[in-house]
Amino acid sequence: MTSDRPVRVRFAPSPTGRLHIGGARTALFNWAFARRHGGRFLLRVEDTDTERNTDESLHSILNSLRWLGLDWDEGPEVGGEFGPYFQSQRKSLYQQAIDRLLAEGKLYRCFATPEELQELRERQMAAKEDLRYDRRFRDLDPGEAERRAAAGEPFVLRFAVPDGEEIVIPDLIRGEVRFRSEEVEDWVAVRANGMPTYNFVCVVDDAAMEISHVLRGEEHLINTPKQVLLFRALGMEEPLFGHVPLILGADGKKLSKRTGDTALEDYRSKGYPPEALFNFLCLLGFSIDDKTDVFGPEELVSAFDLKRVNKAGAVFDLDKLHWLCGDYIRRTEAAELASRCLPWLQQAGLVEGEPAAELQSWLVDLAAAMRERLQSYQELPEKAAFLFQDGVEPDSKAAKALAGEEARRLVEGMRQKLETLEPFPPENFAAVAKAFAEEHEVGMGKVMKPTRAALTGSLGGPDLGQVLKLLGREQALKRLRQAAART
RNA sequence: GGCCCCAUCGUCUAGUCUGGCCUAGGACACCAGGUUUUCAUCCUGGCAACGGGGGUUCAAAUCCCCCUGGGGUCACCA
Repeated sequence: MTSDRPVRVRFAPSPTGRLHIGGARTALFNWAFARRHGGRFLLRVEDTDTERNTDESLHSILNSLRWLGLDWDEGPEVGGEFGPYFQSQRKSLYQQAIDRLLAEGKLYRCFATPEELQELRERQMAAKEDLRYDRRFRDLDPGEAERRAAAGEPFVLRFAVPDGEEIVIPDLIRGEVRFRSEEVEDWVAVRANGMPTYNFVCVVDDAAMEISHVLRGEEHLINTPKQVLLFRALGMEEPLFGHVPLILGADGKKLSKRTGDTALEDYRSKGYPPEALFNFLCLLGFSIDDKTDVFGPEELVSAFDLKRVNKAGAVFDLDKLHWLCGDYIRRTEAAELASRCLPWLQQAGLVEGEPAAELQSWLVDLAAAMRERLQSYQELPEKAAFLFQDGVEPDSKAAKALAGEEARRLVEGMRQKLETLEPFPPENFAAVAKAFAEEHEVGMGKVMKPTRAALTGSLGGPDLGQVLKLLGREQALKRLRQAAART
């Protein structure tokens, strides 16, 4: 079931919105397949819907793909021998195919108005019949059709689906899928405005671009018989197909805005690491083996196999994504993490402009201290805000820890102790704290809890030695003094 | 509703093609312990699945049939 043609696969987005999670995964699988087999991965822009295309969408989609780490061998911005890669620029190619098929009677004019078709659908619905075009213009005399067209009557071109054929699609993921041609309606191949539709251009281009494998979402399975019939009408070799399962929302239905963020960009702007998204998308419908779930592009490429792509839909599990994000962040070098988090710190107004060297190295320390507590870059400003302020207001738990004579006395004692120490903070704060506790004949908890509350305003956060370092001598002592003075 | 696809822990999955090694493995989440100055991390343990019914076979999660359930699609969108 493998083709002997060179591997050429494509991802064909339509620039009518941002890149959907499902599309991203489809692109990813195509990319992996091409890289695995030493083939070419191309991008083709399906911009036949002139009403809804926007330039902004196109750039958003390309940026999302790049952010994920996918590169393409042919397509927008890189060119290639099979271009142009925008369908809006390939009209003459389509026109040749249209003319030929029309002359051969494989395409015919249909003069039914949208209203008439709507009426047909309603009638079929009422009669509980199948909703399908009734071929009312299929047998119209060609000369008559020609005359009406010449007279300016609007028409679409429909594909004359042959009767009595069984279309067998040897799907690389699902096995053989069969359709009877009677089930396939005479679909619209060319709109009244002359622009051919998706099913038409897709086939003409896949043929012209010598696409060897079409890997796409399962929602396209139903289009496949139409396309196969067109390949045959054109006398072109069909590619092999592989329909990947859908990505589902928490409700078990096709992922939609109802159940969460559907655009890859949403995750980017929320500060999810791209490596984690890449990894997570792979896990939705693909597995390397029975125990590997953290892996990157190289491992994917060397292991990718359509036989290991699942047939059933996969629910997009945010919990697991978050865990993966945290895992990637924990394994990120502090300097790298600091620079990745910078845009979010700037956005939150905690850092103005490009940080100078001193601030930069402070940010690296910050990243190192917070690394184990983050699941996204976006969380840093919120979780580290207490380090950026002058003074700190204790939350309710911290206030409780600071209440009472003893707590205040210990905080003040700690302040005095730290004030005398050089350098600041001490090399080993833990040892200092321990000695302090023994000195005052109390447990570590009695010391650390109020000290932490005073310094951070909460009962959580990084190691106190790190907090001291990040706060600096003056600010740390100030917070201890204020807490001790609080009544 | 017609057509098409699918079916292992709550979720992602391994195992299914090439029946036996499966008293069904891993991961997330969850629960319980441990380490730690707190939180987090980390470590240990636990909970938890072959949708149902028929076959075939010495043997079925694995093969066949039916049922049930879920999903996709029925545009001059892609």
